[in-house]
Amino acid sequence: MTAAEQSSDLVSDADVVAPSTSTPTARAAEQQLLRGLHGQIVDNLGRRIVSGQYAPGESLSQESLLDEFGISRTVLREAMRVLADKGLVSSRQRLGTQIAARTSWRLLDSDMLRWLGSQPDDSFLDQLAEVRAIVEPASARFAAERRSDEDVAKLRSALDAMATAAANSDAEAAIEADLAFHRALLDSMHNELMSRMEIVIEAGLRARNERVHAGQHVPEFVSVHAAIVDAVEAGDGEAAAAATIALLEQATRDTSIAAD
Amino acid sequence: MTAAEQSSDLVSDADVVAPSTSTPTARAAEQQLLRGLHGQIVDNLGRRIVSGQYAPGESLSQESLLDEFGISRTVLREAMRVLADKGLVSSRQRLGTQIAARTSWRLLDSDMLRWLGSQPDDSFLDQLAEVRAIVEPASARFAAERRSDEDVAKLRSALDAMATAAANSDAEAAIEADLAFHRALLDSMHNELMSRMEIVIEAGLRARNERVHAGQHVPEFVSVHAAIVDAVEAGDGEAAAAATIALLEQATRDTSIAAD
DNA sequence: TCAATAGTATTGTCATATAAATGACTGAGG
DNA sequence: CCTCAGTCATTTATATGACAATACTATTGA
Repeated sequence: MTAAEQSSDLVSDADVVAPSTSTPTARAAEQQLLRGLHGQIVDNLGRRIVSGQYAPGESLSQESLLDEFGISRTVLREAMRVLADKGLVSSRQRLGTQIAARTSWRLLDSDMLRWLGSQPDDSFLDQLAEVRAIVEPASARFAAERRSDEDVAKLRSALDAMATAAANSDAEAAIEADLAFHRALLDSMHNELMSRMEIVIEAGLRARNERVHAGQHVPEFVSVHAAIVDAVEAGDGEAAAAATIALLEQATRDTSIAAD
Repeated sequence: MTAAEQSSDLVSDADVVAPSTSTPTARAAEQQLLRGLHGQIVDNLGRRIVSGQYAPGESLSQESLLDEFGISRTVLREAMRVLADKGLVSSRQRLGTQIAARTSWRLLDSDMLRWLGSQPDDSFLDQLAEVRAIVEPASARFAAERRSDEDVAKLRSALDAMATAAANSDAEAAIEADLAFHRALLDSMHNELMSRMEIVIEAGLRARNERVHAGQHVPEFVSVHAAIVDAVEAGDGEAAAAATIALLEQATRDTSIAAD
């Protein structure tokens, strides 16, 4: 079998390399992972494992995966290494490649969060919201004490984009602006680790967006965000935290209403 | 060159596969990563990049790395895939493999945190402490509302181990018990994502331990932890959060005293 | 029954060959 | 001298087959 035939095998089997079932908004996040053949395999197997299609402890013979995907050993091994790094599988000689127990999955990984977020189970969404409720108000409080003028400018810029998107009813742009806002808020704390918590926020926003496809354009949407910026700019940590809590509570309320 | 000669190349070059410079306590964390030849390469290159030995944007020819390590393409490629997944490098044809900008590093990864924590720079330690100060009190508050009897049992068990370690002046056991305690506390919140925040706590504990090799056995050490368990068991979220804040503040105080 | 051992299946590693991508160069044409 | 299309060279991407290492399984011998 030639290389050309193999890759056509892969492409022809829609279930194997389908770019994923997520919305177009998530494409950017996937681009990094999907770079290259191995990335497609990682994405595909990652989704399968996370969705419970394989049971923990189950053995995944590499040989059969080679047959199924029609790829070379090299590519499969690269994919397995990445999956092992995420704690999803564990390969040992003679024993085969086994699905790891869920407790060893490294959930604080943007790919893992994306895969889990697109699961039909809503309980993960609640967990994401809880983490946001812990992280974001605290972040806003620190941000109020540390924000630079540039930080404030970024927040206002995101706010403008949000207003524009709302005016145009552009759901796509609204999500991007929302994300940019929360990223800017985290960044204003000037703590690298907290900035990386964006992966949780992004997963939460996108997962919610996949579920409630409308109705989140309530009138107060922009003004509630604006209240956070005002408090941060004024250096009022208490008010910033309170405004962030109010925002998250409103978002939760909107989501549960939409779910009815 | 035969396989045997190659692996001896690797072993003979002490700088290349030295199991790392961290304390024996960190060995467990490394075991997963160091499984296999590729894992050693990942660890080695990861440390180099994180330590700033390579500048962002700098090109890392795979060919020269093959020469340096004396390994096969397969192994190097697997290592590169894992590093790329962690956001440390980005490989493109013709351009070579380039060191990625720090902003794209995925810091919420146990390996990254371990590498960064063993850097001489103390500012990262401060950031770890800030995250703990945000995450742990909130986690304790939720834990008080949700803890099962089993959760309390685990907390008390860790507490006992802590007391025993203190009595025996066993620093190694003390750290493990401390870690077990904080893991149990996070688990008591019954939120998978929060449980995974253990990687931040572990990195913080181990990094601090590498710096202050003594003196943290202050008498109140166990009792301050016990106060958290009591509050959690009693279902008093407010007290649990307060006790956790007190614990973290004391730890920070001890560390800064030791640093003088 | 048990212990040592040979067999066997599976991943781990290596070496080499070919494909693909892309920046750099070159030369013709204006 | 400048522009641009085409070609080239370099580097990673992928494929493939061979052999090594490992650990479970079954068998053999006492």
